[in-house]
Amino acid sequence: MPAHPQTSTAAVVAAGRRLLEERGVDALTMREVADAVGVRAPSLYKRVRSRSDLFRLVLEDVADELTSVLDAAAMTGDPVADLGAMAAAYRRFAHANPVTYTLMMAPQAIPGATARSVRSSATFLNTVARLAGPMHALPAARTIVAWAHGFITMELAGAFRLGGDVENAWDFGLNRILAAIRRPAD
Amino acid sequence: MPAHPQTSTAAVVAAGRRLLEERGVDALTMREVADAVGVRAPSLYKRVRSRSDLFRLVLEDVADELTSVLDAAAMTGDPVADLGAMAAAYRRFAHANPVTYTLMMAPQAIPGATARSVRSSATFLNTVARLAGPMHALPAARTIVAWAHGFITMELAGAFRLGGDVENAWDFGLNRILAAIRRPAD
DNA sequence: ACCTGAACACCGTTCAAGT
DNA sequence: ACCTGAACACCGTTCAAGT
Repeated sequence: MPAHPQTSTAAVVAAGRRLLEERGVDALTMREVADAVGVRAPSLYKRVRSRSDLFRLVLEDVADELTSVLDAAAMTGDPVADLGAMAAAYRRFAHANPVTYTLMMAPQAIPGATARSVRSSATFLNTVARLAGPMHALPAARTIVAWAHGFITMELAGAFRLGGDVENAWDFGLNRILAAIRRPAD
Repeated sequence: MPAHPQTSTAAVVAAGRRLLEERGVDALTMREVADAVGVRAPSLYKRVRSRSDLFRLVLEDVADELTSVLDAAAMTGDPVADLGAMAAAYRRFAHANPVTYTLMMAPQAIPGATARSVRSSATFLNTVARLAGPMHALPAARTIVAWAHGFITMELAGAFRLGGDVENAWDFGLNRILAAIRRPAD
């Protein structure tokens, strides 16, 4: 007489993600997640291999959503405008998901959950190629992503302690970097 | 009849830092640290308030060392050369301390241990001011640090998966950003 | 097939008792 | 003053037993 499933992997991952974002890493316990989806902790092992595996699934979910947010942000066809829009969308996403965004990008934060990938948006790479030329597309893309990720991480960490206008620093950095990356003779 | 101290806060912090860097976050348990300094776990609470407090002390220690590494790297007096040397020293330090560097910069990684500060090197700010002019010194410094930190984090996370030459991407980013930040009329 | 309570080996932390 | 063993409330995970 088979017992019917009371939950699903998707529900477990969603509950884990919400718990993580709203109450922090320590609140993501197997017993709390089980509570949220209406089963007992041991039943979760029918859906995920371990707590680390659950972390990995949650962060993969976040990475997938970020990728589609980026792809949807490029609309005008002008590389500078599109890269600005993608950077803004990237930052908005991180601000809306500060805990999971940070964990997604910090490799050693959760041991065993390191296999997640920050998917490169093909749209992003193509847009950079149009600005920087195909020869420099890869290092140029890495420069933009490194800057945006670094800026956002430090912002979320409260590392900008010397006052000044953080919005202004974002615009300054974005404009200077896009200008610096542009192919010399166009 | 007072019992003599068997250890010190400095020894506890040093043991914690080594454990963290060599065996990861999960290995930093109170019992392991106690073992390393030759006492029992409850005695550690004479030196640190809690495990979170120990994390905070370890990461402050890392931040202090990073600051002095940066200060020591500027030698020539030429702003471009000095900023290049500081960036290289920053990256070397992160490569030598990958786990603790990442944790130091990732706010939510260890709940309760967020009070640590990434000290700004005064030397660094002054050098940037000489390159970018005093008006843009702060946003320019934030641009450089954001890029360097972002680049290194992604590198340590193994996020550069599309092949290509990572050293070349570092040089490309550094040169372009320093050029972009330079005061227009000099 | 999935769910469950009981159990195990851990963990951070507290505290009374020792010197 | 500091150190210790014992204890407490947790945790992830396993597993035999239930349906």
